[in-house]
Amino acid sequence: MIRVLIADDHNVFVEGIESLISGSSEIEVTQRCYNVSSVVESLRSSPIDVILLDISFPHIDDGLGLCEQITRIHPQTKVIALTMHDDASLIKRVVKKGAKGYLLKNTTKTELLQAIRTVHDEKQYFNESIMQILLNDEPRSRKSSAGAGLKPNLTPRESEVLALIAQGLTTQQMAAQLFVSAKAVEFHRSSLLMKFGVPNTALLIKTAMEMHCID
Amino acid sequence: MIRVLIADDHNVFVEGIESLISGSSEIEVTQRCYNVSSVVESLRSSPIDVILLDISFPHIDDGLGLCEQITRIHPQTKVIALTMHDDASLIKRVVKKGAKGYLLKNTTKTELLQAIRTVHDEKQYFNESIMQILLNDEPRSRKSSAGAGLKPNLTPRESEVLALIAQGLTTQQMAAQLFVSAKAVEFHRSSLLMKFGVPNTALLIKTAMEMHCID
DNA sequence: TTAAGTGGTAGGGTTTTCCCTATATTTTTG
DNA sequence: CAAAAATATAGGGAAAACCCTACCACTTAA
Repeated sequence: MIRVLIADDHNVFVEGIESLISGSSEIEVTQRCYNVSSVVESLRSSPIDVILLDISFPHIDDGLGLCEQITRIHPQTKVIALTMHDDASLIKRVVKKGAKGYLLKNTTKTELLQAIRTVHDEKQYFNESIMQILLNDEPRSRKSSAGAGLKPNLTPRESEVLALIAQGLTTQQMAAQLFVSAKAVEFHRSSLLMKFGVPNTALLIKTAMEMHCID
Repeated sequence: MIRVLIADDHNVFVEGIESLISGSSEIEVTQRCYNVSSVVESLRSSPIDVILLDISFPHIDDGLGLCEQITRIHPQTKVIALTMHDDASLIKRVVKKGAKGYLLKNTTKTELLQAIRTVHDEKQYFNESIMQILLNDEPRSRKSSAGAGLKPNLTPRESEVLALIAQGLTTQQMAAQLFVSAKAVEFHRSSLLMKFGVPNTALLIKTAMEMHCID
């Protein structure tokens, strides 16, 4: 029997996971923790094979710290990160802290059980969507924001101007570099702001970076 | 029966792979190619399910180009990259070109057969060592030349202003939100520009994102 | 206790961004 | 061919960003 601890401050989520697991004959939930300190206590009192750890518990850094602590003090206890964050850098950070698996909260029952079995078998578990995130190294879905997150089609000129803005150049400098007038550059910047749907250059840069149009 | 094509300019390696596969009852090597052009011809003449493609064939770019060509013209044919290069960026590039799997040349027979079955089943195949390479791949390599640095120490106010700038707020809006004057906000922005060593807000956002001070 | 250091708040003034409107050439598309 | 889009230019004006300087509150140290 694989003994599982669920650590999440969202009560309803803990219950949901537990009911999913309850159907399994080889896995049982023996502990539930709703705050960081109780996890440490639980591990002292009774042995646990696998921990399903909400990485934002309640904040990212708490979850990471807890993960590191667990894997250092109880190396035989395997940690699976369970979170809604689909960010490649976070996955890497979590694994560096000792997690053996990483699941998104929209995972399936099958995957969840498979992940528990896999890490209990001393192996790492990452499903295909996590794989994709690592390969693309960019955030995937912006939580069902309909259409509003797609990178706009940029003209060649707009792409050039965007790249130059990202290098910190002023309008004058860009104009000199592209051999066009400053007003032309301003027009292209305006087009970029409109296409990206942002009010100023600062957000333009941030949005473009998130969409990997620059960098 | 899964029909496999082996593309590699190292003769002895092709033979070795073929003899490994020959023991399988469900996989057979139907084609062998020792140069790029013969791969394209072979695909035209007879259908192939899986290609084991040496990515340095004979050079990296040839392999990548061929991979892209194959997956575009013959989307039903799955490409597994087979190489000795254990570089994360190469793995990502190969996958972007359409490869469904990536194997190092020191892989085992079991893994090789498993990989062929997996990609033939419309899934991607990456073993644990490839996984490790991707996970250890450091986020965002900075190519910044001079003393680019570590994230500066920010005062609480500066951190607040930085976060608000990253949200696209104007000076007025930030002032209202922080209950201070616009001039105060402007000063903090100036401090941020100085501490990050950048000339304007656009580069401030870019730099801060790269240093993970925001986002 | 005076002096130096740090963080927060501003004023004045210059440059840049941003928006609106217009015009014209070239390329793309229907 | 005609319509649409991309590119380039431009004036005027409001807003924002940016730079330099100065003052105040608080802490630390000579």
